[in-house]
Amino acid sequence: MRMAELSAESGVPVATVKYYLREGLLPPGERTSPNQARYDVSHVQRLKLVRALREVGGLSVAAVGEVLKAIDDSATTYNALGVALDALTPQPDEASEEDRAWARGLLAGLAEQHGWKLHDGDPTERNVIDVLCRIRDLGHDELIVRLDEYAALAQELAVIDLGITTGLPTVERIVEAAVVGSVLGDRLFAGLRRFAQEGESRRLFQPGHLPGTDR
Amino acid sequence: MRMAELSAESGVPVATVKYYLREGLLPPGERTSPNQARYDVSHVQRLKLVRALREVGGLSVAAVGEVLKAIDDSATTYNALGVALDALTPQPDEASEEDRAWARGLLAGLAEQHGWKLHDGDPTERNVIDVLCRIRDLGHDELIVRLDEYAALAQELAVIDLGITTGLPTVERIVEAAVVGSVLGDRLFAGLRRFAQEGESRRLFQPGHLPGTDR
DNA sequence: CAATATGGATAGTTATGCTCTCCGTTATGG
DNA sequence: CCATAACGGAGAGCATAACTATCCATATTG
Repeated sequence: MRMAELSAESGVPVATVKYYLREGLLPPGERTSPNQARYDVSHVQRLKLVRALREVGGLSVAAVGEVLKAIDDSATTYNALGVALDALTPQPDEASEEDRAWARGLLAGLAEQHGWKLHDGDPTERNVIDVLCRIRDLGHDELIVRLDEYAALAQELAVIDLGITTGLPTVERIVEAAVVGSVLGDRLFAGLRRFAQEGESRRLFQPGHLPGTDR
Repeated sequence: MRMAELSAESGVPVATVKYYLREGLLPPGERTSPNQARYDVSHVQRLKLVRALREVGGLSVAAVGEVLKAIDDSATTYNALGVALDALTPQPDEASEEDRAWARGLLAGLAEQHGWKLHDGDPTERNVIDVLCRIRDLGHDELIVRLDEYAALAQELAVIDLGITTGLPTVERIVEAAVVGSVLGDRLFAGLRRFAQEGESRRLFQPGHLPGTDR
């Protein structure tokens, strides 16, 4: 398979494929002569993954690069899954130390309850702490009151998530499934949540379904 | 309160506040003379919301504008909640009609099971369909097998979400809570999910907790 | 062997989200 | 009352990200 076919197969413009090659998001094809190369299905697959992470997951090209590196290293370095997940987590700027301490306390309670483990400086932890501070700063404490209910559901979800990965053949495949499950899975779940919210909203506020006024 | 204080209070640079004013993200202050204005706490609040939607929610300035418009209109137009949620949903480009039909079928099944209602062309629906197509195209059908389990949890989450909004005083406040709950709530929940995944992962793969190798 | 495609490098383009500079007006402290 | 600082508003400028387009010296192919 050469450039034109790779492009057609993946739906990515030739110029963009070249750009991704330059950025190291796509491994170079196998050279057949000093300045010609051949690509295969793994390149098509990789391109689709790149586009999915970018367009659905909203990751930057740089972040996609880190995630892919983690996936590729996973063949040798066990549990690159954590590295991959780290690259997914944005790093917003910090709230006041006081607020952060409050949020950290909340989180510690949840962690103990569910058997999670906190690591200081862990991007996931920083991220959750920051979101909690933001919500409080916005004056929407009513969300935080329900935090433990959210945590319980997150725990249930995670059990499903992990159930999915067991049963996959290779470590590489497990890590990729974890990444896809995290990035696209978050989007998917958020979408389902929105549907369910609409349904619940109708159930609560419009028992006599007035046509045309729903949603 | 004048510009400098508004900026200090909200943590947003003066130049940026002016920019948001120009873009209509922030209503103009009350004029005290032809070219002077006064701001109040509602402006501080609004600025914090804008920054939260942008930095945590990852919304573009334009999307934030639409969401805010919907919140403001909610005082008069009932159920602008749907409009607000629509503005949150990105619109990626389409998969093949064939794939979309398959995804739509899946979704219809879930909807019937949970009493959700589908509207053709609804952005939420389009979005979920697109994500399903992407996952399938990536060859990660193992995620889709668990779709109904995800849906069931999404339904439980939505019940909690809606429970939160009932009990709030004004319609405007309900809509804002719904927006914050959706945008920041998605992030929060995704973070909790990640924690839980790490915990489960440790539980499954490292029953004898080898120190230093976790995550 | 002529037309077309390829790989690789470099430069250009577009969109977004600010940030900077002016400038005439307005507050304000001495 | 006046010097000085701050303000509001408009426009230009800037940085980054993610492509996209152009060249051109080889390769491939009908």
